[in-house]
Amino acid sequence: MRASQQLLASVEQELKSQGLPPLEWYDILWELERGPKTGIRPLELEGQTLLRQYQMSRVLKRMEAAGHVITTRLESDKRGFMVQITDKGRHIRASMWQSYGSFLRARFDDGLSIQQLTDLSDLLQTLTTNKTSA
Amino acid sequence: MRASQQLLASVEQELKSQGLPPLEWYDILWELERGPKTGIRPLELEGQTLLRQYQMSRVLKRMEAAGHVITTRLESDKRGFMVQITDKGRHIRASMWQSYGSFLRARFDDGLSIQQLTDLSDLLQTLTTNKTSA
DNA sequence: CTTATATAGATGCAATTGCATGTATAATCA
DNA sequence: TGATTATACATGCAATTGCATCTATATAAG
Repeated sequence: MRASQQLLASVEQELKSQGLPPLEWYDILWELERGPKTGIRPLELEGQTLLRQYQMSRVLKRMEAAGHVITTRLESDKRGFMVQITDKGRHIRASMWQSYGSFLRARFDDGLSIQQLTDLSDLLQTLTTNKTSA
Repeated sequence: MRASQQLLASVEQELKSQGLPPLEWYDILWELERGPKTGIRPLELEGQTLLRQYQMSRVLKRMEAAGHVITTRLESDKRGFMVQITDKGRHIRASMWQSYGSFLRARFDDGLSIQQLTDLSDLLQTLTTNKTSA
């Protein structure tokens, strides 16, 4: 808990100091960038990012206002819409990765060996997949 | 990051469902309980819990209002004060540990062996102590 | 076809947060 | 000693959050 708290805080601070959006935007942009070009629905993004429904609703509105994504009403289901990343969004994600990625490399590559990284990843994987209840 | 996010969310939800305070209170109560009986100053608590100065200021006010801690103005330094845990605070911490602790045991003991727990702890330790900058 | 229920997403409101700054006391310095 | 700077903690304000609920559309049931 301490470790992640520290890491998270450091990354957020780094991003903020560069005038970049918060980390949660990164995950969304990333999912959109690697997902289908037709876009992704908010509901699906929620599952991928661990955000609650109302959190996603609001962050998407902010991201759209910032021009990082565009939304398109669905004909097939008029309750929902598709979210697509814009060129600006792609650009911002790349900028974020400069900070985010180099931070991660500095912390992880310098501190841990490949084997250790694999071990760590496996251990954490075990913790999350082993979800007892909801 | 995912792992800690999931774990944190689960614990918080568990505590909330029991009508217990948020997890950050736990850390503070714990530091107070195992610290000197004369109490601890807010400044020191900040370092121990990774909370910012204004966060600590406010959470302590809430905890005092809830009767979990009491504060005593210092004669030696009239800018500050000592924070001490109350019996009620001790009781609440114990209650929180019932939820928190059994949750941790369920997740960690059931999922990982002693050796794995040690490895995980060491790996995370390496990450945090290896702090490049602030 | 009409009504009941489920689902996708939005939002009002109160509480919490971050940021910047304020207040009071302590320490340093000329 | 009087002025300057640093430290400990508090707080106004705007932004963000969680919770509960709302709206609109879709699906199921009668």
